[in-house]
Parts: sequence; structure tokens; C-alpha cells
Amino acid sequence: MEKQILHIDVNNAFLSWSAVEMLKQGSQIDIREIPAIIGGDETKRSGIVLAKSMKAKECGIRTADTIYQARKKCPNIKIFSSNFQIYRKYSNELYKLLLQYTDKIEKFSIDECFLDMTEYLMKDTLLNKAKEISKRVKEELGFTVNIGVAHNKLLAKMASDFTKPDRIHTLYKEEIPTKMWPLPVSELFMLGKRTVPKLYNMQIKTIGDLAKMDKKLLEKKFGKHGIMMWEYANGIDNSEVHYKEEKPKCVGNSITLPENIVELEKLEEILLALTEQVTFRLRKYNLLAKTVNVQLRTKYFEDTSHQGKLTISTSSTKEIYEKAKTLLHQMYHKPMEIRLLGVRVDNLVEKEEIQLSLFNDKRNEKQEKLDKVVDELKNKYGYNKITRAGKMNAGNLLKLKDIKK
DNA sequence: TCTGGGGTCCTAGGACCC
DNA sequence: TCTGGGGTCCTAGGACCC
Repeated sequence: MEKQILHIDVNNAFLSWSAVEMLKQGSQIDIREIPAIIGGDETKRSGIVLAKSMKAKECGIRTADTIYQARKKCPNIKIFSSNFQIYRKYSNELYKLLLQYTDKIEKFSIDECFLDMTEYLMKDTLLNKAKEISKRVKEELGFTVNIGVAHNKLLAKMASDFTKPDRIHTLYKEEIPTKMWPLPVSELFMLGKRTVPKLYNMQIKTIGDLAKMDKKLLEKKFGKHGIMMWEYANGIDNSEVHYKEEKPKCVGNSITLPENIVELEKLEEILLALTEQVTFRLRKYNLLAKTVNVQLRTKYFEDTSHQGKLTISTSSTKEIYEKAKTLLHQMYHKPMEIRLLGVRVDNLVEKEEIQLSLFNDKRNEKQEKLDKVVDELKNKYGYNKITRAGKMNAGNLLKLKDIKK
């Protein structure tokens, strides 16, 4: 049976949500109506554009531009900082509204959802539901969405991207040649800035060009990725809407430092702060990690990473930090000027699964209790209020207020 | 005052085993 | 004194997404 899929995409999500919130707080201006962007903080060297208004887009400003570039393109641009707590709030409100239509919802990102609407079999019914959702989101939540209507996720996603904002587009199989094939190949989902130039060299300029290519040739040149791009260009995608809550496969935390750092001791302090946040989240998920990964970026934008296995899966801050420190020492050689430092854990397993399979493990019981007490305090009073005693807090030391929950 | 941070998945190549 | 080959596991790096 053919599936009925909707893809819901919030228009300029961060900017729209900030606009709605500001209006609620009594602001006289709607930042969606003026040249405005949501951007990072240049003084913390994270000055890039996260979202833009239509007027900002008309100036040629693009997402991920530096704020410096944005200001050059549009000198009177208004810049606002991001607030992820607010974004999560609006994301949840949208989710709750969508739950009234189906519980088969996949949260694809903070501002995108797939809905499996196969129970609404008639095309007319489905389109009417899309219209109803669009209208209700606008009226009840105060922002607009684009909705893609199709028989699989890929086509629904492509459709929701057509013209914006506040639009509903269908992309049924028979519409692929007219609606999707004329588009530049760079518009196809999963084709990024590395692959597109290679396709251009092969005289593949549009999605239609790609669709008509020999699948085998693409496989030879791009491997699995080649097969996937050929299938996507032909509108083929059999993946399901994953509506069940899934646990993450890795948990990471990284930061671009306010200034380059050379001293190993300082890096260690930051590494501890980063690790504490990672293990806090790990324990919240009730997961244990087997692999630790540390990432460095130098002032020349050279990235390196090292990973290592732990003997036993753990969520202990101390154990993971010790491993991370060892990895950092392996990679670090003087005089290195470090711009970014990150830690990530991989190979995650459910805590219960492991404990059953182990003999009664008394190791680090004390440490586990300490982690638990700290977690409870953090849950009660907020993440940044509680810091480990004994070490100076790297976060405060460097004013890294963005090591956030 | 250029260039974020959170993820997922894939691949090439090395180590090691039979 | 010329060095196969299949399989698995692991690591570093890269590509892509929002």
C-alpha cells in the first residue's frame, strides 16, 4: 500500500520563533518584517548566521554566512542572539498540535517533522488535513510552516522546500519530471558542497540529469552514496517514519574557544567542563559509553581527532574524563594553538543491559553516588549552578556561558 | 570582528587471525 | 631473497544534515 507522508518545516524557524516570543513580550516590531538575522556572538568567535528574515535573504544573506559578511551585504541589518530554550518550547508546542492528527510523527530536527498519514487514504482528505494543520499552526501558534505532501519521506521533504513561506506543495510520482527534475542538482537532499562540483564536471547540472544517469556508473564513482543519489533523483525512498523515541547513538559537546589556547593545563580544565556536560546527558538517557573521542581544531582550521575504548562501558565523569585526558595528551604537541576542543562518547548501551550481564560490580560505587548527587542538584537548580569542587571551574574561568544543557 | 554545535553514516587503511 | 586472501575489528577523517 502506498504511504501518505507529510513533511512539516517551520519557516525561518529560529527567527520566526524569536519574533513570536518578542511580540509576546510586548515588542512593537515584528523582526520577520525587517532585515534581521539570528546570529552567534562574534566576540566569542561564533559569529555566523543561524536564521534570516525574508528581507535579509533579499540582501543576499545566507545561513552560515559570517556576521561580518552579513553586515557587509546589508549594513542596517538587525542582529539578535539565539535562545534554544525558547526554540525547544515552540518545537514542543508544534509537536503537541501535530499529535492531534497522528501519533506517527518523526521529529527530524528541532523544526522539522515527518507525519505518516497513511490512515487518511483519500488524496483530498490528506490535502485538506495539510491545509487544516497549516491554518491552525498559524492561528494558534503564531508562525508559519511549509508542508510537503507525497508518498515517501524524500519526496515530501523535497516538496516542502519548493517555494516559501506558508505554502503546501504536493510531489506525487507523476509530478517528478515537471516539479523536481528541472531543479539544480544541488537542491537534492544529501547532495552537499563536496559532491555537487564533481557532478558538474560530469555534465550533471539538474536533478533530471542525475536521474537519467547510469546507476552502475554512479555506484562505481561514489559507492553507496552514488546509488542513493540516483534513487533520490528518481524519487525512490522506502524508509519508514521513525515515530518511536530513539536513544542517541553518540553524545558530544564541543566549543570554539573565545581565544586560541596553547597551555595544556587550560585545555584540560575545559575538557573536564565539556566531559561533565556529556556524562550528565549520558546519565539522563540512562546510557553507558564504551568509546571516548576527543577533537581538536587548530587556529589554522586543521581538525584532528583521537578515539579510544574503555575496558568497561561507563557513564562516570571521572573515568570518561581520564580517558579523554589521555587522548588529549596523545594529540597535543607544543606549540599548538587550539581554537576548538570537543569530547564525544560513542558505542552507547542501555545501563540495565550491561548490569545484568556483569557480575556484581562494586567498582567505583562511590564515584557513581557522587555523580548521582551532582545530577540531582543540577536537575533541581539548573545545569550551570552546580560545579565540581576542587578544580577551578573552566566555564567561569573563560566565561563559556554556552556550555548548555 | 571571518569561518557554530549537535548529530549520523560511510570509507580507507592498518592490525590481527586463520 | 618477492610476500595470498578472506574476515573482523578498530581508527581517523570526511560528507552530509539542520
